[in-house]
Amino acid sequence: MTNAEIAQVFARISDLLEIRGEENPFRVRAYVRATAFLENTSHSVCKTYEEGGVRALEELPGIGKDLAGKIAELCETGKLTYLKEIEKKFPPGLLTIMEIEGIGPKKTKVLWQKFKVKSVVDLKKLARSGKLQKLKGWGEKTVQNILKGIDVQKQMAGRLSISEVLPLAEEIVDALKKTKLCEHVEIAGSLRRRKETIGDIDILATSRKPEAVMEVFCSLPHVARVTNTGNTKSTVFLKIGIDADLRVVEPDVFGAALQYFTGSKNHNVHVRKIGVRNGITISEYGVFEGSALRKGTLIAAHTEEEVYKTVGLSYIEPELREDCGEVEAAQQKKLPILITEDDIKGDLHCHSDFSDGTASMIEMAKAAKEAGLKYIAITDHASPMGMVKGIKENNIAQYLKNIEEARKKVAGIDILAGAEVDILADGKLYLPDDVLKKLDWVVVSIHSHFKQSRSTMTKRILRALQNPHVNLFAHPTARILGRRPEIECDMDAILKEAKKQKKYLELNASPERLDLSDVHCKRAKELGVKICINSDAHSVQGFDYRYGVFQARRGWLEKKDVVNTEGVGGGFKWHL
DNA sequence: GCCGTTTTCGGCCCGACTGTTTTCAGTCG
Repeated sequence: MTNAEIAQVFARISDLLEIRGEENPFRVRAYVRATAFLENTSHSVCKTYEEGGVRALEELPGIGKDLAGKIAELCETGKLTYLKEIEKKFPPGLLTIMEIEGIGPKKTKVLWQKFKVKSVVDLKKLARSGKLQKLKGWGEKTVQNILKGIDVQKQMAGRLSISEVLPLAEEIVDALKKTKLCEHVEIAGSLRRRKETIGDIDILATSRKPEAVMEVFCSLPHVARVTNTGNTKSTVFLKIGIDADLRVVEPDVFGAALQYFTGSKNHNVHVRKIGVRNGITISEYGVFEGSALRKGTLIAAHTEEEVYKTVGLSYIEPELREDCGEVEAAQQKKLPILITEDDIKGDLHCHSDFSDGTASMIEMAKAAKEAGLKYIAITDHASPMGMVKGIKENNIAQYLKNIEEARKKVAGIDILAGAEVDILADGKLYLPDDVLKKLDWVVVSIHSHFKQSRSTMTKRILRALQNPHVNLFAHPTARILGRRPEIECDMDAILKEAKKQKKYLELNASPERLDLSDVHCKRAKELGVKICINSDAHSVQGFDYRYGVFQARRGWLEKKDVVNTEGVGGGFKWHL
């Protein structure tokens, strides 16, 4: 079982316990914590169990004797008796109504026990019948909100990709800055942490005229409708399909507020706990000496650095704030120095019109040079699939000749002769070894047979990595965000083989892929596998690494962890 | 249910908002 699957089991248990009215809220929290841990861990806990038994599981954070036993059962049998026992007492669709905004466990319990509601459809009928608002504590407004929540759930099923949201959020920030009404305007929330998908935009500002700022914000051209507006907080629904929140705070507490609203929730919880242990209370209004109830003396609020310093932590980059070890690393002064866009010196995966690109090799090389790159590998497709054009056994000579010509015509940038070769269903490569031998740089990737079983897929990829001519495994999980799921494979085994065979894995910076993911990047780093951040450009505008670098930073990658931060022949060798 | 320079018991992050009340429960981030 994968970590994600086990996480789902624990999430179900925590929700059902809450609906049942579990008398000990901390038991529920224990499951929630374990779920969060599992979702953020790349190393398979079933592997941990295989290697070190229940003992090893108990070493994991938030996993004690009981949960270790449950994980062991799930790994062994794929099922959990405990969950089955609980589920017997509830209708199967009940948890879906808890996903509606404004409905938590308590309301779910009432709806189910008093009104026999078992699904969202039942709930909609009941809410319209007028019976609900007669209940004590459930007024007219509550029922209207439930109906609204059901509609929203329908139309807003998806989050948006960061590449759709960030430019828009930056426009909004610029518009607010232009008013000269604000001292600070910053993006906060998951967007500041650069998550790959975004549910809403959080913006934080300081101003002495909050009403005027709110007015500007609510009348921006991006706004579809204003959900609510006040002096400290306004929410608007944007035309793009998500909410944007603007919060205005006093200039003096900007740092504390930015730290608070950037999250993640788990990160903040962890930082506050350290505070509590030292008699310090941290909130969006600042860091106080003394308990929350008595409102002690303010000791920090201006900057995030100050806030972290009060609890003995060095500054933590927003991308790391997921409570995945960054707090401990900050305590030990062992935080990574994260890679930046400026560190990218070359691109080892891009296409020309020899296959499916839109520009010639010469045009691509010129564009890459203008983008500040020192070298590129032209890696046109070599694939048996529909694509008519591309590298074949019988045109490789022409391909190499074209590259040679580009080298002569474009000075000031090194051009490698590469190819992106399909990994066939059985793990063989589309081009034979004696053709691969002629290339400087061989990229392999999966473009077909995405639905193979986990073991078949893993063997297929391992076999490809074992080919001595291969340099890089590109967009390793083959996902397309929001459209195609990840392939199923044993990423740990793949990373270990890559390490053994001295191959690199790609972080494909194209916003629709962002592949590898943050957790896999982190795991690659742990295992000593170097990552290559490539644009996969198909046009002269395509040399963009922004979102790839964000993802790399979320995966704790430093300059030294990334291959193409070095010059040609610098940190790595190829077959020149 | 987890955890320990408060370690085997007794804690467990903190505050705002909403809708409903007249002092607060539920939900959310």
